[in-house]
Amino acid sequence: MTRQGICGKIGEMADWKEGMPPVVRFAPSPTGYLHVGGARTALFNFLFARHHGGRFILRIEDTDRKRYQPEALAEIFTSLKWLGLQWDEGPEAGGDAGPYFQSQRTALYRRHAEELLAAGRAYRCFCSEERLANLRAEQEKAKMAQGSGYDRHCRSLAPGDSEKLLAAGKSYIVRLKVPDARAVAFHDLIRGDITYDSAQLDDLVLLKSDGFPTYHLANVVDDYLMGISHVLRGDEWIASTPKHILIYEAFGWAPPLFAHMPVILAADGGKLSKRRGAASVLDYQRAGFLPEALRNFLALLGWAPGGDREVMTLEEMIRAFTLERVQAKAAVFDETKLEWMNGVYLQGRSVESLLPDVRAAWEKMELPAAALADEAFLKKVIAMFRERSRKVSEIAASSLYFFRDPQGYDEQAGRKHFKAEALPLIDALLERLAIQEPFAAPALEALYRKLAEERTVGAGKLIHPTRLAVSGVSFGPGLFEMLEALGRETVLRRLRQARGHIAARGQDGN
RNA sequence: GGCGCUAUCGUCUAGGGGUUAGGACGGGUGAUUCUCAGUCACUAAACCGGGGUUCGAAUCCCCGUAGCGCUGCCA
Repeated sequence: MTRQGICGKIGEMADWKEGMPPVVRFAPSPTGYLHVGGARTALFNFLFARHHGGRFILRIEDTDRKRYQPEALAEIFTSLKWLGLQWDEGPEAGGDAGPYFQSQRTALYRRHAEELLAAGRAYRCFCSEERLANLRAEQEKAKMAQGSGYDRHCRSLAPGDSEKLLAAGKSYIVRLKVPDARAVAFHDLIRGDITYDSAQLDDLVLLKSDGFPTYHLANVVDDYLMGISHVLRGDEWIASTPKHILIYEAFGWAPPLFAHMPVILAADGGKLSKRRGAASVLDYQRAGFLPEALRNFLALLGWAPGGDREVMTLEEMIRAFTLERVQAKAAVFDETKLEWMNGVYLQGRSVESLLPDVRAAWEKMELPAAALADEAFLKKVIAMFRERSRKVSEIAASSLYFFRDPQGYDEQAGRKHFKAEALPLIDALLERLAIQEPFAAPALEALYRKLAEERTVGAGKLIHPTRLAVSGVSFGPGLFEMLEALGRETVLRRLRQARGHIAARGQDGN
């Protein structure tokens, strides 16, 4: 099946030679938020470029005017920067190969389409959308074994007829003349050689009737003009690659090297989406994840450095990254493991670095106005909760009782620790805590231990009710550091309140 | 339907003609502690199926099956 005419020698297609600094690009379409799959593709491009000392270009593929969303652009930039994936060339960064928005390069694509037209490698197609829709419907009905797609109706149009229609101002598109049954092969750096029969490919559209190029044309022209050496993209593009090879061939250009990244799946094995597993990078930020954790986790989806290393710095990832170690298999996004990894990074973060994010989370929680005024206090609280949290948002959510009295008591814990027998103990605590000096963790612990001994009860009989009284829940930081941070006044107030709660419950016969 | 890609514990993966098939998350058990988290120790858990090649296959080849992708004037 491989005969003459095959495009280049497999594996030796590109001008790029081993050792040259590669040029790669991430080319998102601004049609919505940046999802984690796209972010992972960007990450791999970034790691690859950095590992080999090459350049990482960001290019915006905004050729679909119907689906264009202006807000998407800012979201893409913000997401990439948040993850620490700064591009060397592209919007905001500049560069010699710009502009980096395809919508600003339309003249370029048109010129190249004209070139193909003049060379007889492409033709104008005047078929209406209705005709094409009918054609598709018929093919669907007939369940054609093969050869589905455009029927090449306009390919055989006499030059004179074509000129006439053009002169008459009839709207048209430009299609590539795909050669008849011929092997079109390329080498995928991750999957090996892949061969398609050109008979499977229809005469794809290069230029749309609105004058904008299709992805296929724009992507090939730009990759060539921007000197892209390696195209690292999602594996949904595998089936389009032979089309791109044919376009390169029509131009007489050497195609770049290709590597198709495996997709990221939701936990149920389906496609990742808003509904199934957030999907948007910024949603993960909002959910309390750290960028370095998400980045590290994403890197391990489809790539493994070998050995047992998992938690790695960006620099370590750059050093270890190679395409040979990228997996061809789709990977499921396991949010539980992400949480674990986030927890690991959270422990490594300084309280100072966490403060802005946690404060922002607290600010959304309707606390008393003055509650967040004391920065030193905020840091103390963060320090107490950091080690028992996995997400930034968890720190904020579980520490609310440091800013306002508990709004009730955990029911199950109440049954266990707020028994009538606790009353005399609380009374004793109230008495001693009122005069305890200093009101500091070690001294407080001594006080509790001593009282427990005097009353011949386990320290837990004192500790658990106190914890529930001051926090409303049965878990949290060490009790004594908590009491110290809360301060005498607050502790006494909450203990009294809990005492009243227990007494009242007792009267109800509970 | 056609074409293509993929297939190791539940999940992410290492390995790759001869291994007790390794690690991580999650699960289970125990220890520690005022709770939770953590930490430590232990533990259950996998080579999709069938043929072939071979002294030997999870590993190489073929077929099947399943999942996914493409089959647009979307990207």
